[in-house]
Amino acid sequence: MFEILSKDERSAARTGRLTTEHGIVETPSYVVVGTNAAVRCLEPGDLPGTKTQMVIANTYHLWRELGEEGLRDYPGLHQEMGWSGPIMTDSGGFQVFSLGAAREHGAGKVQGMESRASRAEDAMVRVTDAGVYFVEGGEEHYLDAELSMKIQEQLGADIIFAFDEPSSPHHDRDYTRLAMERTHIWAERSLAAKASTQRIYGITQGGGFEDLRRESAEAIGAMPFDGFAIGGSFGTSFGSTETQLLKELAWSVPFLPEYKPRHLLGIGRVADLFNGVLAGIDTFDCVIPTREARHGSLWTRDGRLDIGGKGKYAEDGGVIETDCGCFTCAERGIPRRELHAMFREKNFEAGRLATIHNIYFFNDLMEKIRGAISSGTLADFKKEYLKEGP
RNA sequence: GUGGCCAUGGUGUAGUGGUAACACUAGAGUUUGUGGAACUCUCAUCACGGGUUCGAAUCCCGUUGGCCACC
Repeated sequence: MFEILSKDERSAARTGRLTTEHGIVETPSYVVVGTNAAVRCLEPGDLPGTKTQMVIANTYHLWRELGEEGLRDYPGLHQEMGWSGPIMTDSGGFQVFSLGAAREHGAGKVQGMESRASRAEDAMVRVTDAGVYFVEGGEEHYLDAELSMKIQEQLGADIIFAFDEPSSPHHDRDYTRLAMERTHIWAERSLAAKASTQRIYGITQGGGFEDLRRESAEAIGAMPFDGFAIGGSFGTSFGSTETQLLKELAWSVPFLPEYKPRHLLGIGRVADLFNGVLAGIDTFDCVIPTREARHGSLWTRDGRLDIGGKGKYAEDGGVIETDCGCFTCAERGIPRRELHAMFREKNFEAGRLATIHNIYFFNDLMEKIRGAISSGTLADFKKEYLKEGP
């Protein structure tokens, strides 16, 4: 299923080939997020041409949206999305955090979470050793490892994830251990419950604690998963730090089997991708390219441009990025001023054109990183790209 | 010419004695296993000159500019 093609001599970086029933993924690779079985803003047929290799959808959100009946008759993600390439589904574990601890800590502990907390005050999460109760609008919905497996089979992705409990950066050591141990048990239950031939990744936890990270990587790494994912890392979000992410990778990845694929859940900004690859990560998924695109932020070689928001772009006749090969830049040649005006008019086409560009940008960056690893120039490429000093 | 009304940030407005508020605009930020969003910060010697008062965008006088009515 996974073959390592080349290794960087000076780091844990490697290029590889991940083979799925719906095609091959050259790694390291970015996985585009399509939570509700669609990449937001895109139309069917937009994805090919963005250098996208794999898409990830979400078990929790689709479960809530489709219901039991909708899932029973579900034709499968590939058909629903109009995407014939590889697909992953997240297990719903992250929603234990995003609808639970993230909001509770948002009451005052986690910086920048106020708006999130106030947005969904009616949602609550109660975690037990058996599973998780999600309360929404007065109704209670129970999800556990066995049900997550069943739903993920009905959704039909090529790669599925074990059900886990991510801990918050603000959980103390005792709770982080508790969540980690629960995650390990749920991992075994996920493996036991899976009845399909889908590939399944286990998820490691351990929060910000070195010994727990290692313990989790060793425990999950010893289980017969097809691949592994690092969970519960947050970059600079949720009150965490980039340094923390680097540490957590260093405390986890070396203790996973070398010959199996490794996924970093929920991360990637540009610097994170370089750091993750150097630490031995093969695939990443993140909402940044798509979310920021529909909010008017466009990624280029020179960083993020707020084309939808800043008035100076009203007069800018250039394309988003001069030598970009994406549909928006190369084929349509949309000037920045036109895209700016479309965002101002709240024209949804702006979100589509921006999303296409951003996805292409991140996929193209990963392609360049693969090339740098193969040619043994990753460190130099990173230095040059991030404009780091010697 | 006479009388009345008005003058507050880039724009439009609020504020009728206690050291300026709101919206848009502009600038700077926030976004990491989705939120087609939401926020944060910055930008005004209150037309000008006097006066009253402990204290004036606010009250009084004058100047300038604008609007309306009348001759």
